Amino acid sequence: MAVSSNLKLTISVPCSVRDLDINQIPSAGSDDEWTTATMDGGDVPRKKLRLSKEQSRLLEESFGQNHTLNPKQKEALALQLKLRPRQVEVWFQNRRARSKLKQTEMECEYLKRWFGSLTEQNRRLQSEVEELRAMKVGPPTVISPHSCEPLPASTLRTCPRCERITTIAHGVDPAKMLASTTTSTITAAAKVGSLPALQ
DNA sequence: CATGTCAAGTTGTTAG
DNA sequence: CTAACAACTTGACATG
Repeated sequence: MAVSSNLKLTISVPCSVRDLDINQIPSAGSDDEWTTATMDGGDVPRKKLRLSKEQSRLLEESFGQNHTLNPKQKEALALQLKLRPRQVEVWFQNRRARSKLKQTEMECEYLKRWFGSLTEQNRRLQSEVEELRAMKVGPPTVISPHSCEPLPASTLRTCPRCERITTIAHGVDPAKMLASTTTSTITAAAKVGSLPALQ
């Protein structure tokens, strides 16, 4: 139901708001029983429905079984709860929004923890690099993935960008090497448990 | 009284 | 085109 914003908005309000039990469906079960009031400082204030414990319990139970309702289910549930189908529909919409928000908050926490652990890991590796530099040892022995033999020092050099030891021989595609390294690093991190478990 | 919660209204998007 | 839905907003009410 889309109402143009430049139109005068109207809402449905019970005929006698004060006397009406707002948790009950209007007597004839029809919106015709409701009078309208303007939103722009209208005469009758909007009343807030508070669901009873039992109504909430049943709605939660239903939501647990299914996060959406087909029109028949909606009708049946509304009848059972003595609410209008629209109210049941709204409750489900809001409930889905709440659970999505909760999920997003959990994911946010997860990413924060992951970031923290990566920062810590990075810090440790940096200090390890510093330690090794301080030792001023000769070039490290690197085992070729192809021959399983130590590579001659002449085939090794330090990458100026990341300052890692790289090979310049054997026609190894650096992009492929990087991709496989990245994937395996993440996989290994997940195995070792440096990635916090979600939930 | 400030703040949080939640039912309900509005509007834009999308699938059928 | 329309119904269903998500995202956003509003306003009533509870609570500390």
